Amino acid sequence: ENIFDRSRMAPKTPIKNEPVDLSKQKGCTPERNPITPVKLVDRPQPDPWTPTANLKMLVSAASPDMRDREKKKELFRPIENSEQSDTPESLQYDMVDDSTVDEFEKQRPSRKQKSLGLLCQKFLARYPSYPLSTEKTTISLDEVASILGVERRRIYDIVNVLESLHLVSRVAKNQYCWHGRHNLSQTLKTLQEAGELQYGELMTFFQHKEQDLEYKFGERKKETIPDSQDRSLLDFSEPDCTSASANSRKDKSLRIMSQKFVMLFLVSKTKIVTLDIAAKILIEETQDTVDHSKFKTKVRRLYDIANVLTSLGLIKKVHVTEERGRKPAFKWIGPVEFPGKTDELRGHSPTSDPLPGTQRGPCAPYQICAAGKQRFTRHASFNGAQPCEGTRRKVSSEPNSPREERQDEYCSKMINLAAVCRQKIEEDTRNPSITSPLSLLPVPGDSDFCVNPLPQAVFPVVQADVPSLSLPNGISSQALHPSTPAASKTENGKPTLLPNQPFLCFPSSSLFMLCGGLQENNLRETLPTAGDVGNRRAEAQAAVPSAACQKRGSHKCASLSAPVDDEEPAAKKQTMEQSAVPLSLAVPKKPFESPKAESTPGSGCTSAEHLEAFHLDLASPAAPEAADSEPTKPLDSQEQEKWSQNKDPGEPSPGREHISKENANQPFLPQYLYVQPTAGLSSFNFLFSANQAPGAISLAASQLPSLSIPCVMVPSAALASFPLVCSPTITSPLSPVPDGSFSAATSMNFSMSGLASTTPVFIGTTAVVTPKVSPTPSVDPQQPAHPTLHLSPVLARSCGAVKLDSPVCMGHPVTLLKLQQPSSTPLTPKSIRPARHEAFFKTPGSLGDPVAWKKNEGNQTRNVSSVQRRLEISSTSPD
DNA sequence: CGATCCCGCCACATT
DNA sequence: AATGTGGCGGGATCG
Repeated sequence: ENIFDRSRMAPKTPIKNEPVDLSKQKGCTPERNPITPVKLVDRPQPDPWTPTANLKMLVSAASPDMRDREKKKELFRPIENSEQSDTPESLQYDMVDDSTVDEFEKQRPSRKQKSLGLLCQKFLARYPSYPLSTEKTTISLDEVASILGVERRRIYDIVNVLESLHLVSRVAKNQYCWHGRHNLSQTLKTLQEAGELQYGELMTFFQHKEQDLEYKFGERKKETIPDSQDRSLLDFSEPDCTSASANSRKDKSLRIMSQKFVMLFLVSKTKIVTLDIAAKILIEETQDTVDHSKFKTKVRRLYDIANVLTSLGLIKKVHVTEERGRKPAFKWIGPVEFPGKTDELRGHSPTSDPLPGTQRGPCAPYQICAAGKQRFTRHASFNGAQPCEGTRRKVSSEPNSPREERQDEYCSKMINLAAVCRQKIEEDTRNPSITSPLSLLPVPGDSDFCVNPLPQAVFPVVQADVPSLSLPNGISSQALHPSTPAASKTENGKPTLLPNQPFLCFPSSSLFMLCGGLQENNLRETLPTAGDVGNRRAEAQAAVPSAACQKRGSHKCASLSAPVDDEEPAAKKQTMEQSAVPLSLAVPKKPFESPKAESTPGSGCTSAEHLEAFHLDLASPAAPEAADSEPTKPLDSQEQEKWSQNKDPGEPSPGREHISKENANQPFLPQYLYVQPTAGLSSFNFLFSANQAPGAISLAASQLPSLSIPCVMVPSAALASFPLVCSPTITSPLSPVPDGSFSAATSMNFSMSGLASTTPVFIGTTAVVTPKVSPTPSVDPQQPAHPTLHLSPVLARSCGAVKLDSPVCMGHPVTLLKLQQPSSTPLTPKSIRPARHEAFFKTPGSLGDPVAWKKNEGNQTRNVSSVQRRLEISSTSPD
């Protein structure tokens, strides 16, 4: 496109020409581009960066003109358009600013020329990415609008998104302060954490939600949901409690939406988020409804946001190929890891961020975030120091922090997710053709590997021995039924449970696997410094994300050193509760308010607790068996084969390029496996957090089974109502530690297998998968057991991406290719075999649970679930 | 024809 | 009430 523009535009119509350059950048290299200010450069006058003064000067000068121009613009436009290429006239106006530009500036602005993305680039070009702390640059909306020749409205669109990332902050009426990217990493980190929490928990929550749904379904969801969430999450800016609330609800949209959108990326293992999914997730209220119109509007907004993010070089557009076809999606190409805040402000140090969660301290329902933040910092404004001084103060009038709301929010979110899932499911069921995976993180088309349909058979589902686990069942019965009875039926099988196994598997058609957690959790933990230990802890925590949260909240980092211990007890307790747990699920709501669970003080956490319990239950059962169950199914050999092909080949693969890359990436990121519902499985969704396993496992094994559970399988029916969720968080922690380094993910499993719960097993699989993938190109990182890997799959991924960056990460090529050839793509494994399975197991060996393996073996006979397959594959590498 | 998303009306918030 | 903000979605343009 850009190219086009150039050819055309450049020559003729200069107006945009400046932009033109930009456009190029943008188009061509979104990743990096943005920062550098291309645009103005030419201009004689100002420099974009330094020139505050100049700029101002210019602006002031220009603005009037510009303004006129805008006004006139209408007039012009027509003209321009008509003339398009030729009209020099327009130049005049433009000229003002860009003398250089030329004459033709205006000519016809094609739509692209006027695109928000381009506009954003121009906007960004005006300011230094990393302004000196001292100078704060203030941005006058009018001025900028006039300079850029657009209506103010458009500037708002840009600024709102930038504000959500803290690149700017509103100082006053028409004034914004430019902060640049100094805090970006921090912000992202915060968002990631928040995202994990929120979404992660949500995921976990889902159970509760289900319950809630029952009640709320009808009513509440909507009510509560709305704003509060936003704030909590978003408010980043106002550290204080004040929260933006003041801001009025309105802020909800773009800003919040933007943050949420970013969170999805950060939480996503694949780093790819499809628009529709994002839209659905972001539509809080109506879960099910999802009016079309609303959805449509949401998507529109997402495009706006995506344009800005693209200009920032944080995401790029890609297409995900799913069963149905390609879907527009965006891939995160920004930083994935946020080690300390990388950049941070110049001045400030630490800072905390503003994330959303913080405020809620009290309730902190989710929020772990809060906890994390605490650590980092003070509540104060995160940026506090920002260059701009007062800038950030926001309007906040009063904060309302509705904690409760948050909970509600969660609920609402959960609901949404559930709704989304449900819808999809329904759709799928109804329209087989349609079936789309709900998965949040669908596998990117690119990565072929991503999606795989699992044969139902695959999971024989096993429930954990813990009958109690039932949660699903129970829950399902309760909550689910109402909403999704039909699906439920599948459950009929109630899923077969396997004793021991922690999981529930329902035979349903499609499976989705989502991996939520990011390592991020770890990050939070990081505080603790205890590096390793911390990690472990994290892991443990991770295992029980929510729980962890709570815990954290309660005691912060428990003992890093002996985190486990703490946890254990907790775990036990939990377990105790667990018994109830299943029920608890039903109970859920309370959790919110009442932390009854022993520990958690924070009501907010409660949910987590539940989860934990839940997990525990699952876990407790028997790991080993679980393993069997899960792995066992060697479903379709075919699939396996496919996998194998894909994977294995991955390295070898011809597609290597793209495919391999992705695979590689994925492996790293084992976070989620998304399985599309293919034919059979359409009904089910699975979420796995790749990460989880490791840490969780260990813990779990020892005592907290719950933790271990990485995956939850829910019957489609249940899903219908809710999406499955696994707390991703869990995984993450582990990863770091990991020993297993070679693959955190893998490790997870293994360890898990050994001990812990079966669940882990699953997880492991996922993890495994990734590894396997890794083989490919970039992959290496993992295998080697690089620490990085451990840290977080995600990170790893990111790393990979980074490293690979261009190639892999970018993967454009790859992506494209894949897209094109989805079918051909590797996804399908073919040749996988039991042998591998074995191997896989072996890998885990490190973990050492023979048992699990054995089981596997036994299972092998069965079909292996796709998951397993993956595992297998991955596993191969490990050894 | 579906994907994008510009444009600007208009409601709500702030001054 | 004026002006700032920004939700929202029609409908144009792109691919």
